[in-house]
Amino acid sequence: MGTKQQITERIAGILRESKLSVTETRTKILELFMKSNGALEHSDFEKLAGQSFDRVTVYRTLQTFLDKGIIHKIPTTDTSVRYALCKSECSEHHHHDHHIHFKCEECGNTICLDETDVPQIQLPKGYAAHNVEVVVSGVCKSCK
Amino acid sequence: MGTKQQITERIAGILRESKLSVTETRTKILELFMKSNGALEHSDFEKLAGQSFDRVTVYRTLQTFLDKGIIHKIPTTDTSVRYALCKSECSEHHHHDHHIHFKCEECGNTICLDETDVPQIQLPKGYAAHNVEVVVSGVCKSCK
DNA sequence: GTAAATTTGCAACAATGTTGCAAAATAAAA
DNA sequence: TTTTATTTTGCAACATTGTTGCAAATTTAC
Ligand SMILES: [Mn+2]
Ligand SMILES: [Mn+2]
Ligand SMILES: [Zn+2]
Ligand SMILES: [Zn+2]
Repeated sequence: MGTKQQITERIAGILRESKLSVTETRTKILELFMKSNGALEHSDFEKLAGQSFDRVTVYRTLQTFLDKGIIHKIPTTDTSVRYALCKSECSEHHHHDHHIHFKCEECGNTICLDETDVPQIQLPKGYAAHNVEVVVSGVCKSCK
Repeated sequence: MGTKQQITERIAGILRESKLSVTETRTKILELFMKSNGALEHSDFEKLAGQSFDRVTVYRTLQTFLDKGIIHKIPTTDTSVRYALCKSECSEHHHHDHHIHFKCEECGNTICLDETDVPQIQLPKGYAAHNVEVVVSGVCKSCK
């Protein structure tokens, strides 16, 4: 992990690489992602960071991070959207998160299983696949 | 398909099997599912059926259909939720929709690929899988 | 048919998401 | 460092989406 200072430096580096101004809100939000061991949804930021930043700013920050390939979305069957940090291979123009996601029914946590490859899907004739999203639900290691 | 009359009868049958009153709204909503060749989201009902039923009633009807195993949800990365008819094996207590979903980037349609099995996923040690959701996006047969 | 049970529609509200714009913060230039 | 240009933020105002209670209407059971 590193010291608080080192983390802040690393975050600033990520932002600069994406040609984004290094602001307090962006730094805090990235920090939350790094501290969290799972995906975060919009309401988590208000909870985790208290009322320290504006709702609108959070929306805009998440959208910016998505655009720049810093975070990715994880599909859900409720109306929420979950976000998680991308690996470094993602960029403004291409996401390369070829991993699956796991949602624990006990603790509610959603995590990226970076080591687990997305399976090949044999689609019916006539269909072209661009992207495959896999979300497995069940019981996680910690809750077992 | 059958005549309008036959469809209405079939729908009434589905409702009675689930011990639900046969009402106009429920019948219309099931009709929309049957006519549609893809998944529907909440706003579709208001569009497709005009202003013929109340928003609250639609929410409650969809929730009831979910509870009874008449429809299932399909995960998305936006805040919408899509719904599609279950096959007859689903019941109040168990959904058995072991198929994947396809979302076309051209026409926006989401369909159930009933013939395509959900792949086996090899999870890391310690994780127990209860359910696997697969959503493939790309270009569908019609849009190719 | 009537009575009982269920469903609906409305109002009122809560939660979530979007837009425009002036003030503040950050980055670039001098 | 100071000034200027650019970007970001916070707020207000609004739009959309989802929830709850309850009386009226509909459906089912008798
Ligand atoms: Mn991920
Ligand atoms: Mn389906
Ligand atoms: Zn867990
Ligand atoms: Zn298509």
